Amino acid sequence: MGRTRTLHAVDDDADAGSTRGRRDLEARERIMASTLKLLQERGYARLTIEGVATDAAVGKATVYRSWPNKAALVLAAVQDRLADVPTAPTGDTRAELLAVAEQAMARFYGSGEVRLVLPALLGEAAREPALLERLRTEVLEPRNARARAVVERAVARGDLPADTDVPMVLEQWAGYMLFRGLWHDDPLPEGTVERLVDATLASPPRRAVWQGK
Amino acid sequence: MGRTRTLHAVDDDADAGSTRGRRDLEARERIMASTLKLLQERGYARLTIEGVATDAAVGKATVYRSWPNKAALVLAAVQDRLADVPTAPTGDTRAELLAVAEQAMARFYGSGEVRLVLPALLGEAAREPALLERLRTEVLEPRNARARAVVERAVARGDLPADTDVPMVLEQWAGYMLFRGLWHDDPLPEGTVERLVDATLASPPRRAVWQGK
DNA sequence: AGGTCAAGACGGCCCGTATCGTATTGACCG
DNA sequence: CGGTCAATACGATACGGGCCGTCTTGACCT
Repeated sequence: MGRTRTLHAVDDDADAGSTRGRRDLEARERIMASTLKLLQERGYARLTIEGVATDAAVGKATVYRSWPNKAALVLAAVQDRLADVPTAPTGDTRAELLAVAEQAMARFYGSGEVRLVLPALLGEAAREPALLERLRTEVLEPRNARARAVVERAVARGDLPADTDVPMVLEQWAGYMLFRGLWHDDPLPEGTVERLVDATLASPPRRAVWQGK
Repeated sequence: MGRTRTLHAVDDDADAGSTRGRRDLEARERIMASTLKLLQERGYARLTIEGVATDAAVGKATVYRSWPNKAALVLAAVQDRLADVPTAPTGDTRAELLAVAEQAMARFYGSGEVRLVLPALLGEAAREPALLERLRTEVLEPRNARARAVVERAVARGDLPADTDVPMVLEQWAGYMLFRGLWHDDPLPEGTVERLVDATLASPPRRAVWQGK
């Protein structure tokens, strides 16, 4: 608040002369930051585009120019914060699986409280095919593909049965973390990741035999 | 639409004389029905109390008299539809576990599309302690307790290890079903319940040894 | 008469669009 | 090279409309 930036009053611009042609990028940064900030303060339901615009010292039209609605805006803001580091093949299957699961947990429970935002987005997406498609192809699927590669490596090594249902393994892990995060408000108990991975290693869900789908 | 019920215009009331003094009960029924109907048509985000009142041919004040906000209204409506049949002890552990998981799946994927509403409610509840409390104590916990009893029976019989983490088993099942239902829009593949149960029977998650919490 | 209800008026917040004046920019021109 | 100019993106703000949650009204019921 109090961000009384009269017009473009270039008061704090030590870099005004250096970074040229950037106007829109600066605005984008401020919008993303305000979105994440208000998302944390008020949650998805109470987040308002008008509020974001005001907080970012930006006209509403500037927000609507880049994102058609709240869901798209939040999607973009969240995506910026979801690091995804590929897991290198070290030869140690359990360590690799732990790294994958650990990273997923960090995404859900790390800064930004993604665990609270993602369900809201997914729920809304159920009635908005375009949003669902973007969520899948831009956010979930790339990360899922990298995780899948790790599990498939474990299968290839023989550390998991050949008929392991790889997508189901990941959906079980993610589903547990996400649901647990909604159901209880405390963080996951220590050792959770290990127990998920070890249970999978001991007996992963198998593909149904009579149906490849 | 077209529900032009002018005032109390008791036009189609063959039973007008019989059901007297039951005005409020009738209204409650109509409100619940309209809520579920509009929930299915428009989804949680686009559901409107004003819309429910109109559809139920009821004044807005009548809705607000019983439920303080949209979340509470939807909670009540959904709760009405979540049957919960206790699973009788038959001695056949696998059959009992299948029954529990099957019932959970029916709740999420059966009529009413609870799988799309529940995440929205849980997400909203994260910022509204009172709602979260009601959700837990009135909706989730009773059903969870009955399911827990079945799994604990299996442990007592020795069909599952003594250090089985019973709550985690159920959260894994529920988490998978719920998350899977958001992520994909097709129904769960056939045999899913069997695979979940069998994976658990083969190697359930164990309690952490160094921490009872 | 007193109580209950549907209808709907009310001020307020937010939506998504449109308009306005300004500042920056890159192309064109003298 | 330096100056001009049409485009463009911006912040601000007005606008009609929808829904919120509260409050008033008047018909109906007992």
